[in-house]
Amino acid sequence: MSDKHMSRSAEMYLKAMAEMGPRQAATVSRLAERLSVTQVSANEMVRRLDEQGLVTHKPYKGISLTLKGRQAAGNVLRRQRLWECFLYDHLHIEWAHVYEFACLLEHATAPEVTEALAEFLGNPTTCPRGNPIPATDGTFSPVDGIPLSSAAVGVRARLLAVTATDTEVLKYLQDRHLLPGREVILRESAPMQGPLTLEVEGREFALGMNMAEMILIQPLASH
Amino acid sequence: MSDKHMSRSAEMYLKAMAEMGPRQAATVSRLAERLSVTQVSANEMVRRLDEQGLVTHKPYKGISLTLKGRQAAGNVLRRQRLWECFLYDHLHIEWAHVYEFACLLEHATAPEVTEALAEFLGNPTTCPRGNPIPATDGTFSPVDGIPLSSAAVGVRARLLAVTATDTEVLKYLQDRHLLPGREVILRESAPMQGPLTLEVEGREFALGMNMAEMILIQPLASH
DNA sequence: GATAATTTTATGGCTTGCCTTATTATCATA
DNA sequence: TATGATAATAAGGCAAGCCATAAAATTATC
Ligand SMILES: [Mn+2]
Ligand SMILES: [Mn+2]
Ligand SMILES: [Mn+2]
Ligand SMILES: [Mn+2]
Repeated sequence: MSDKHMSRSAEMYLKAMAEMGPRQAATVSRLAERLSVTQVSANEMVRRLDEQGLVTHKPYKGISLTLKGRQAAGNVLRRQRLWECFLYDHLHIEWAHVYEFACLLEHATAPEVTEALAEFLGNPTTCPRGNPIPATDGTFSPVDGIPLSSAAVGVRARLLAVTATDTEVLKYLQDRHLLPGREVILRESAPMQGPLTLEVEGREFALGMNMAEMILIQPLASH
Repeated sequence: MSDKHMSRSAEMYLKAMAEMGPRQAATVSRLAERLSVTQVSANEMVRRLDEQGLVTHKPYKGISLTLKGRQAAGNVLRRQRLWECFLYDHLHIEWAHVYEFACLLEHATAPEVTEALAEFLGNPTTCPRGNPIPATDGTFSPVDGIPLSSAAVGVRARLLAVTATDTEVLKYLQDRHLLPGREVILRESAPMQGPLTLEVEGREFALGMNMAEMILIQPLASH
């Protein structure tokens, strides 16, 4: 029944669904976009995953992970984020590149290696992008923060996590010191979904709404 | 022309050829045997590698790596053996299992990660099985030892390297403490390619000729 | 030199995961 | 409720890597 071993592709589809989170509903088109394949290809894979009992696809309604699929996705995320920690903390790989390199390793990691790696790292709970590292059973709770895109002008906040995965985007954020732990002030919000004006470490700059959606913050009590 | 990225399969074929070393000539059947595929499948891949200029196949004569192929194989071996070091020295994975886990990671390792890993490990020159770690350019020289199978009865020797890769075989050797650095005495050699009788750390046991071929030793001067 | 064993190649077929093009179904909205 | 946009599926194809079966080519052996 369940094939024990899952293909790289299948793992990436499941991980993509988990990464999108419960915030936005997964659809075939969104998956296609995220995985850089055509909608037809994404549709085929979703059908296969549905047949394997990993996702449930209700046409025109959305796709959701089954319990089995959620666990499988959690396991991929665990491997992914543990490798991110290793690459960043021990190999000193540039922050913006860590995701893409870990994204290769995540599919080539035996369970024994995963657990030994977690042990080696001291069982970290978050990756360098601030996202939670699922437990051994694949379970995890989402980051307790709000998207920067939905914050009110004038708010001062702690950056909790970056959900972006694209290296170019990460590089952009890295260059502007928009990293977990930093303090961010939202100075201005242009109308019509226009860019935000942020202040980070004394520097001001504009950030588009699409990127702001991929940054989770914790507003700080204004003293 | 050259596809920049090489498939896992192609990498495994090239690595297998490099691992067999110059000692025994590579043939389609030997590759098939080693990679657990049919001779037809091995033949097809050899043809593809030949077309790509990575190997030269002279039917009935043998297969050899081109310069390009030797470098590619050396790069795979470098990644493989660096991961072996990491898994063994830092994650404390059981010696016999290190190869198989590293064999997964070797195909999912970006060049930047490889070099950062080498740095992290202190640029080791041998893997836990005693085999040399190729340089960044993929070059390396074979272990300077003789197969235990060709040693004379009575010889006392230092075990230099184990070229075996099969987990079951490695487990067998591990259980008998036939590990790099250990001292081995060849007590007896049965006729007709029969088993050797060895002494390692005071214990005596028999070892088949096939396994003895995969153990490289350095005879010690008898005092 | 004939015969047996080994090695190689020819054929046809399978699965996965992509693709393009075209069609159908549903949703949103006027 | 018609209409245009969006989402989904149908149909046909391709490349990589496997497979089994069968035929040839070469080498080894008597
Ligand atoms: Mn960490
Ligand atoms: Mn990945
Ligand atoms: Mn080492
Ligand atoms: Mn491998």
